[in-house]
Amino acid sequence: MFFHFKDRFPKLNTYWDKYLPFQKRVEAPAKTVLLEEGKISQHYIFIEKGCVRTFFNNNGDDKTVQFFFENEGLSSFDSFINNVPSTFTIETIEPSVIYLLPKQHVLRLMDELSHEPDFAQMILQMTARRQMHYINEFVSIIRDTPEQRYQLLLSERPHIVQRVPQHYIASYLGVSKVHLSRIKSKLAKGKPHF
Amino acid sequence: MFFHFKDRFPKLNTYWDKYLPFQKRVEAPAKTVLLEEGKISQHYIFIEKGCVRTFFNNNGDDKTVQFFFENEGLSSFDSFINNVPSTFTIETIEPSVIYLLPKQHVLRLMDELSHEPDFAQMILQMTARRQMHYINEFVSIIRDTPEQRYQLLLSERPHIVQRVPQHYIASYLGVSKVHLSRIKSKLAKGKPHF
DNA sequence: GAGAAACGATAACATATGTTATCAAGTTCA
DNA sequence: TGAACTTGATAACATATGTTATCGTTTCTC
Repeated sequence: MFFHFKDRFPKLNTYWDKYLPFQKRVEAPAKTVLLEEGKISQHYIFIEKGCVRTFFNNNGDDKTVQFFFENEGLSSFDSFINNVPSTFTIETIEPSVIYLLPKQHVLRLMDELSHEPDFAQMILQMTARRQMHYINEFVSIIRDTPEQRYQLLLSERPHIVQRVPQHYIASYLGVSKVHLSRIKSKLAKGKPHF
Repeated sequence: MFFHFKDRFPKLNTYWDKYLPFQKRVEAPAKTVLLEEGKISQHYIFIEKGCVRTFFNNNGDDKTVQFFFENEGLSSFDSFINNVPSTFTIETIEPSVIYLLPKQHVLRLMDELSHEPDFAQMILQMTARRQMHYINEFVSIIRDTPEQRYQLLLSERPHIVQRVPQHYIASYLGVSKVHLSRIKSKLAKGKPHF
C-alpha cells in the first residue's frame, strides 16, 4: 500500500529505511499461504522475488482478485487497518522471497509519518489512486468482453500472462478456464506469426 | 466521501457545520449533469433529496458505475484530490435537491482537520472501507451471475430497484436491458405472489 | 392535448460462455 | 524412475446472453 509510493513521496524513504531491520525475510515455495481468508492481517508484505495472488474461495473453486510481483507490497488493507477478518487469502504463485513487516512496526511508522505536515494530503493522493484502480477493474468488467480483457492483459500487463497459470487468470477475468483457452486459440488463429 | 462518516467520527461535525454556509443549494431536474466526464471535479456534492448516478460513455451507450441517494455525498474522488480529468459523469436520476461545496472550502476544511491528532488514522479507516466497497463490487461480478447480482440488489438495496430506471440497473449489473427484463420475468414466474 | 421521447416487455435469432469429459505434456516428489 | 499432480487444449452439448426489432404504456414537452 504505502511503499508503492516511495518514488512519488521521497520523504517516505527515510522512515521506511528505519524500519527495514524489523522485517522478517521468508523464502516461500509456490502456493504458500501468507494470509488466510478469515484471519486478521498482521503484516505488511513486500515481494523481493516471485509473485503472489489474492483470492477468495467460492464453493470450492477460488476466484483470483489481484496479482503482485517483484518490488510490490501489499496487505489485506481493510483487515490490516480496521482489524477485521480478511475477505481473501494471500498466496505465493511462484517460489518467492518475501519480507514481512509486523503490524506494530507499520503502525509506529505511520504514527511518525503523521507528523509530516503533508501526510494527510499524501494519504489522500495515494488512496484516491488505489480507489481508482479498483473502480477501473469494475469498469473494465462491465465494459469489456472477456476477450478484450485478455487482450488488455496481453498488451498492458504481459508479465501476468507469462508467469501466472492460466486458470488463475481465467478466474480473474471472470470466465472459466476452458473459455480462456478458447479465447487464446481464437486469437492465435486471427494473428498467425511467422 | 468524508461526510459519510460523520456518525463514526463525531469530531467531523464541528468542522462540517462550519462550512455548511458555503454550500450552494441547487434544485436540479432529472438528467442534470453535475460533473462531466473529462472535466476536473470542483465540488463536493451532497444529496438532500433525489438520486444520482455516476457513469461513463462507451461507444454511445453508457455504463453506470454507482448510485447515490438522500443524505449521501460524493465527488469524483480521484479527480477532486489529484486534479485530473474525471473518468465519469455525475448526473441526477430524479429531480433532486443538491448542495455543492466548492473545492477550495473542502481543501481548507481538510487542512483544519489535519491538525486533529487522529486525522490520519481516520482517513485510513475511511479509505480502507471505501476500497473494500469497490473490491467487493469487482468480486461480486466475477463471482455471481447477473441473476444473483439482481437478487442481491433486491434483497440488500431494494431502493435502487424501486427508484432507478431499469436500463441504468442493467448496465450496472453488466448485462443488456433486454436480458435484465428476462431475468425479472424469470424470477416472477418462479415466485408467484398471491 | 398532441406529438415525441422514455420506459419496459417480449420474440427470434446469433453468439458467447459454462460444464463435463478426455487427452497430452510437464512437473513434483518420494 | 514412476506415480501423482498440475497445466493446458479440445470436443460436444446445454445454457446464458447479446442484438435487433416490435409493441404498448407512461411521461415529458411545447
